[in-house]
Amino acid sequence: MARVKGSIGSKTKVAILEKALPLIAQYGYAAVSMRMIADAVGVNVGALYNHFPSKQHMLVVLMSDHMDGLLAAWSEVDTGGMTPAQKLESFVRFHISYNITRGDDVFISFMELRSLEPEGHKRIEKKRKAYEGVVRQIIQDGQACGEFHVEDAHVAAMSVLGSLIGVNTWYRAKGRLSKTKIEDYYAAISLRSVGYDAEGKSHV
Amino acid sequence: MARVKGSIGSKTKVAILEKALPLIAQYGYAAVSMRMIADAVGVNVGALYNHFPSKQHMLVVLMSDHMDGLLAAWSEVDTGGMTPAQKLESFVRFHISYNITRGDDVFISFMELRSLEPEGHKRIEKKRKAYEGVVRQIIQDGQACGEFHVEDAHVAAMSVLGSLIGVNTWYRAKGRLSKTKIEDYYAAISLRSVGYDAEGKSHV
DNA sequence: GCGATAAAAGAACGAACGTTCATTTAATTG
DNA sequence: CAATTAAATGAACGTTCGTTCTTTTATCGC
Repeated sequence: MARVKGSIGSKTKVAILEKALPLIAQYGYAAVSMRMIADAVGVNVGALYNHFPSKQHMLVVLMSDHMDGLLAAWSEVDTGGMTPAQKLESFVRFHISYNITRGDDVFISFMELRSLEPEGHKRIEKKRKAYEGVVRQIIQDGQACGEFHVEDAHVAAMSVLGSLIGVNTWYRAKGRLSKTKIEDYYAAISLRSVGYDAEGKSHV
Repeated sequence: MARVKGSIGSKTKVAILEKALPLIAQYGYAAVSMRMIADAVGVNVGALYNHFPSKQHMLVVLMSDHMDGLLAAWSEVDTGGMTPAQKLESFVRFHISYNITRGDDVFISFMELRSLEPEGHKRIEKKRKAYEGVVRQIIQDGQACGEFHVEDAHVAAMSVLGSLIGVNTWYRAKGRLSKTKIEDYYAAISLRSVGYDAEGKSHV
């Protein structure tokens, strides 16, 4: 056989990325072979190279697309006129929500940094720093206006992000807790962790 | 050549584990070949199999040893007579300290769970759950005696652990912050996150 | 509808993989 | 000191790896 009926390059490219994502999330980049990806797509190995020059390039596209999507999605959240506390809550809910619906992407972007060769690494790392910067900025703003009380904004930001990223190591869709409950809990935890004392709102 | 002068099996076995650890932490289990490990030890590939039946078994030993050491080290921390808040602070300081001095171990035990085959996975997962249980128990105790105020002890425990594990993704020995400072900051952050309101102690 | 092009198949490449094994030599034991 | 055992070497095994290339066929532009 050769070119198959109904095959369109752009569709296949999307399909490759879609199939590669969960495979890499589950087994890790190095442990997933091009043949495994090709099999998942239902295509021959060689066909992958019509769309990506190399396996490494595929990883870069996966991670880059994800980070772009993540940053773009956050930029569409309207935080105009919000206090830092409200912004942080929005961010936490946004991240959890995104984390849960696109868990594989988030996982890969966190885990596979080390699988990137220098040039790709630099590209992705820059985007990751931008995302970290979002949290740090919110915390710094809260610190400046006296709403938050933290020892170090950078450490506080990394702590919040670390706790959030951990979610999809244990979150299961059919688990005890709903997505909304988890958002609620983490929003409360994160606000407390930055020393936000909600006057009026009592504990729990 | 054959057996080399001064070679002792037990020493070599330790050397193999010591060299394999940072390699796997850096590149990932799947991306590290037995030849890479052998080269790092200064030994032929075949020699590895005098000490470990397989690459997979080596990973299990690495992770298992680490978790045992971690749990044993924690059990030697004397928390007798402490309040839950003091216990949580002790735990955070303990974990950060351990995390920083044995970062590679912690990293591997967190990242390479997916590289374990079923039997090994079950063994390690059990130890990991035990460690998670330590934090959860402290938080539950604090909840019971009214010292902590959290929505859900399990979520709070995972949040604390997640934030702690994140530390060695950004910690650098030569960085801006000393080990002690980081311990201080995370202790404060963690206590706040579980709703511990230190009466008398004011914020920051 | 016919030529150009896009998209796939499938075979093949050398290299690297985990693992095994016969062999050699150092250390240990009686 | 001789026999045994421990601990390496180095070659080789069959697989699988990422990648390339030729060939075949469907789709698209004129």
